Amino acid sequence: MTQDTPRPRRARRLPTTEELRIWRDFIETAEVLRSALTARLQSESSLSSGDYAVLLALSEAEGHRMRSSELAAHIDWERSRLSHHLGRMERRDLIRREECAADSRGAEIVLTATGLRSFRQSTVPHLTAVRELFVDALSRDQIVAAGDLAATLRAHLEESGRRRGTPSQTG
Amino acid sequence: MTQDTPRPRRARRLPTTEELRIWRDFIETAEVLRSALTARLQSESSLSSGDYAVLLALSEAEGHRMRSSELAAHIDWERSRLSHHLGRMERRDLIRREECAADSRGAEIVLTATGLRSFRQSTVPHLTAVRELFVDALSRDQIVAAGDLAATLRAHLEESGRRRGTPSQTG
DNA sequence: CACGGCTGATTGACATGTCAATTAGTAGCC
DNA sequence: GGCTACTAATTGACATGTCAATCAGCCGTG
Repeated sequence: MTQDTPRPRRARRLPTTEELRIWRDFIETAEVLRSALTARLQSESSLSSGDYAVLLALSEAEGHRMRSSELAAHIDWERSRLSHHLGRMERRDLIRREECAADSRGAEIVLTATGLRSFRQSTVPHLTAVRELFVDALSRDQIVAAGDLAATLRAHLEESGRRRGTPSQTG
Repeated sequence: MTQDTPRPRRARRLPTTEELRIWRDFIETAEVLRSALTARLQSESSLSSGDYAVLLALSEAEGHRMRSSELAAHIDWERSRLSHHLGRMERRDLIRREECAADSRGAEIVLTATGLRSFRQSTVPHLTAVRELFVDALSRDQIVAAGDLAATLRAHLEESGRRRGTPSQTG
């Protein structure tokens, strides 16, 4: 480990053909998975995966309500994305916005009865879809490997993110 | 390897908490990766990954041109998606549409000089980003595991897609 | 208390995706 | 030729995302 091979001057290597193929397979497969899941959620409950994430968070929150910014942090969305999405969900009566007593700039997002019902109805189909599309496809070892990959990639991203541009943002 | 235990007849189990966590990590990590790559492509070359996929296919095609439907099949996009995207790319002078001699319903998509130049300029940054975000993060074994996962998931998806989506025989 | 800066949330403009409907041309068949 | 069915591609309506700008209310400081 101590033999310090001089790092190739500058120009570090580009991915090999195989690495590139694996990258593409990997990223495209994830997208196909996501869209398959989305399609099933949609057809079985008229909820998108965005809706699902929001409803899940709210259903677990105290009083089925949450400050908008907390919610954004919890599900790791940009605030404007959340704001747009909440607008659409409010139109469908899945959530409601209320003024926040503590800070009148703020908004509290409240799960409606309709929203709760939709969420409950979608839970089992959603989990079933995850099992069928992901869990059932893989061996135990592969599932562990998937978790390992995700963690490694995430750690690397955060690491290099810190080195490159955005030192603060972690959420 | 696969000892086939008889599968429990009905009500198959839902994912465990851990499986669910891994699923979320996996799918979210893929999304974060994709958006990080997109951001880098964008800032370094003003191309989106969609643009890149289209330009790559065209740059490898005979005469830098391709029938629209061939292109869609090649990069595995829905045709309407491609059509919309080509519209945006045409406005930016990256590609051009020409009438097709053989079949006048058809369109031939032609890479413009601007498009080729943009593509060439983005290649190295793009590959570098793939290396930095993906290849550098992982060990050799992990890369192999990623390829394996992708292939397994894809195969499973196609398999179950055949069972669900495509009515083979007995609708 | 007034001011300037920060924070919470929304908005507008636009890119990207999906689905269903439409337009236009090809081809088989009588 | 004329009818019908099929195919190529585009279009429109809308959902979803990002970025930058904006609006409004909080708060520390003089």
